[in-house]
Amino acid sequence: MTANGVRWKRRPDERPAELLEAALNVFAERGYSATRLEDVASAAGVSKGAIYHYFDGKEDLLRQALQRRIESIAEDVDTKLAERGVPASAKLRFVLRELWRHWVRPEWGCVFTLLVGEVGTQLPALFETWAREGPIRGWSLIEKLIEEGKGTGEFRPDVDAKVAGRLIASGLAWQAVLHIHMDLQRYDPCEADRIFDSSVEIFMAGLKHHG
Amino acid sequence: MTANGVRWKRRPDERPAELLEAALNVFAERGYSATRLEDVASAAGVSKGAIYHYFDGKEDLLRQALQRRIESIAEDVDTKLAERGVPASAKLRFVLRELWRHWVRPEWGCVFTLLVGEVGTQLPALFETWAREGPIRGWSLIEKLIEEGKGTGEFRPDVDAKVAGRLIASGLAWQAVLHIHMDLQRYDPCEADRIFDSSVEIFMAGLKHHG
Amino acid sequence: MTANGVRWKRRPDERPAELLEAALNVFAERGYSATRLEDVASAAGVSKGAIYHYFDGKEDLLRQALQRRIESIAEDVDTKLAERGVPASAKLRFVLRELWRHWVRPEWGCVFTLLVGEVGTQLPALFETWAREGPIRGWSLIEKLIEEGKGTGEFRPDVDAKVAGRLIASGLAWQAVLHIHMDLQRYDPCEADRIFDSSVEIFMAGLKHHG
Amino acid sequence: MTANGVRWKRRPDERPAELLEAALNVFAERGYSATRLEDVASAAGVSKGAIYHYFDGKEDLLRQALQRRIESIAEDVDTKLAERGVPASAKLRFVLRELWRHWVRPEWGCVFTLLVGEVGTQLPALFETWAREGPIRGWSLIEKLIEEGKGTGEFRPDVDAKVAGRLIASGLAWQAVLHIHMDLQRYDPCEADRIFDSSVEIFMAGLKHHG
DNA sequence: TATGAATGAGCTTTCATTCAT
DNA sequence: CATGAATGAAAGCTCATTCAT
Repeated sequence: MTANGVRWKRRPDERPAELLEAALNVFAERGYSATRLEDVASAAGVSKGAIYHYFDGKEDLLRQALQRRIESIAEDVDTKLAERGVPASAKLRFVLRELWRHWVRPEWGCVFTLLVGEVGTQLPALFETWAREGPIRGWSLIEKLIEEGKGTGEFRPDVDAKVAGRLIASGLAWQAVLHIHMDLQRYDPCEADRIFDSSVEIFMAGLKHHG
Repeated sequence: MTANGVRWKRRPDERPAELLEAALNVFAERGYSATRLEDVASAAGVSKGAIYHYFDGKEDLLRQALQRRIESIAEDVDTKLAERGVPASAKLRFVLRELWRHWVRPEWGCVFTLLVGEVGTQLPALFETWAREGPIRGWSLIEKLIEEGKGTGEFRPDVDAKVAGRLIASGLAWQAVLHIHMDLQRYDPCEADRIFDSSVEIFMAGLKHHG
Repeated sequence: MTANGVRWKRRPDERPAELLEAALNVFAERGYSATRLEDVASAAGVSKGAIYHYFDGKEDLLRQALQRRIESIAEDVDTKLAERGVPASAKLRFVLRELWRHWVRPEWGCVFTLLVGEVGTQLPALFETWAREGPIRGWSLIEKLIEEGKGTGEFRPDVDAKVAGRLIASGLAWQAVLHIHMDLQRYDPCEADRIFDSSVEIFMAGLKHHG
Repeated sequence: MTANGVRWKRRPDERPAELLEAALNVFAERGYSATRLEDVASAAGVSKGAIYHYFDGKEDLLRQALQRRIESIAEDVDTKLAERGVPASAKLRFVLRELWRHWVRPEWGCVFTLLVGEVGTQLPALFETWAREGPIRGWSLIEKLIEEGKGTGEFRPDVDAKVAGRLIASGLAWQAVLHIHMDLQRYDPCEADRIFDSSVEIFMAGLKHHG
């Protein structure tokens, strides 16, 4: 509100991103079906009708909101793995830490429940996109690092790299969802760092040669 | 309209269970909000109104349907653990196998997505019940077995039993959900048995002494 | 419940009257539309379906229940007016007292609200029956007594007998409804007898010659 | 569909009052329960959903509609009684005429039947509001005027002012309801003015000294 | 007869979407 | 562009009525 009474208005080109942001928050908090578009609108500080200037409707809003979030994590991880001369186990720890960092963040955790819940049953195409970009890709990445470690002798040769990747990724992700985002820590407290460290410790021990 | 011209039958004893069964199937398939009571009714072979003879409404239907499923697994597991003279590691394997057997069954898998999805955001009380009876209880059970194994020298003494329990339970459960129920095996096939066996193998190796 | 375990059952020919009684009570208490037939049934100690053995449906139940009540008051009053040699004013007092006695009884008061409320708008034929048997007839009766009193010189000749009859009947009836049945005495207490006595006193004074 | 092809207009300021008006008419004509919101909507020239922009639901619609009507009469009457030097009997006649004028108007008569009918049994809080603002207040006003008249010697000192107020108010109101609004004049015609004039004449005579 | 399970039309209410302003 | 009034399809729920038992 400036002196001459003209309200400051956001640039129209910032609106879509703001709406997407607001939408994801509200969808995650209340669930997709249970969310009214009006809630999204007021969370974004615009009116209901404005949503229709930028998106085709509720479903499109969800689709784009999720898409945006899905992309952000993928690119973040694999740019950092080109380096040579680093032991596979170190790279593995690094990747797992990177994923964990994402998973414990509020704005990501909430996406899980949407995807596994309503998106899975109601927007299968979107779910598939996520599945390919997310879990499948992540599992495969970890699998390769373990294979690399088997090649260098860091890990025992008989370990099932494919399943191993899934085990640790699933184990960490699911703990992040339940313990942190769905707040099971209320009933059985445990430090987030301890969860990560101990999980990785046990996992790495399981990959190694034992006497 | 049956052959003898009778349009419907009175089956007051079977109806509730049939409705609960049908409800869970439809809820799981379509999601809670997206399911119309009429769909549940016709899946159970009755009319919409009949639901209201037995249940207070849509929410009550979901509540009872889930409750029924939640109870079934808990009792199944812990009755079988009283035996003495069995190594902790054997008991642990047994428990994990038992849980896995439940988790891969279609009628159980679907419950996960409902609970983590819409129940978590819209029926917090029901979610809490499940959380206590399910994950919290299961984690604690596994934790105790690992502690037992630490006592007998089967597992190394420095292992974090609490997190270990969560890791393997979460790792298996989440794989069951994604790989089997949400059908990620389409994109990256893998035998269910292999998932279980390799996961447990790596996990158990991680608990043991290594040279 | 007799010694041999056989429950005592009411005679089937008593059922209709019991149902009618129960129906009127529940209708009066809750209103016609707001009453479920099941409430009537359980108030009468029978099942919902039994109503349909004796009546054609909800409307028929109301119709018959009201009809029965309407008849009872009419016959009660005019049998007592054949007597000769009694002053018109005495007869008038007697009639008013008789009407008042009916109007303050709970089982009659409730009928007013039904008739003026839902019956008036939804069952016009029934309303008309009541109007003819009740108010119109009562007004006319009082009018005649006043005319009789004018003839004998008890009342002044210029009094409008027709309106006078309506005034006192309406005044008493409406007070019975509001003050007693709709319980306005909560907010402004006043003895029922005082209402009747003072009302009639003022009214009779208004009929008489004044200096 | 207007001539210029516009299907509807935005009239946020007029709508609420129009809806309230329409609602009261339809409610009065058909009864509260028997009225479908769709009827109200179409009577007001809008669609069903529009009602929910302005009101919380059916009950709220009734509540506000009645409230509005209740308020209008109260303020109308007592502003006109401040004048000095006017005989109490003149003031009394004036008040009664004012009330009568309201009661015979169609838009007021209908309110009676709603209030005494469904509101009384189903919305007790609203009924209480009306009872206090309407009858209780009106009775008390008349009572005071009669007491004033007793003080000035216009009325006899032994008259029961409290009951007198109720008698004339009830007598007139009930006649308005039955004779005019519920159309008993069909069966027994009588001019509305004659009802008022004669009623008041008899009543006033009853208040006065008689020789 | 009597019961109450089962039906289904009908109502209130919600809300994504449209569109006058 | 932006607003929010208005729409109307769709869903949950009620309950008079029917009818298998």
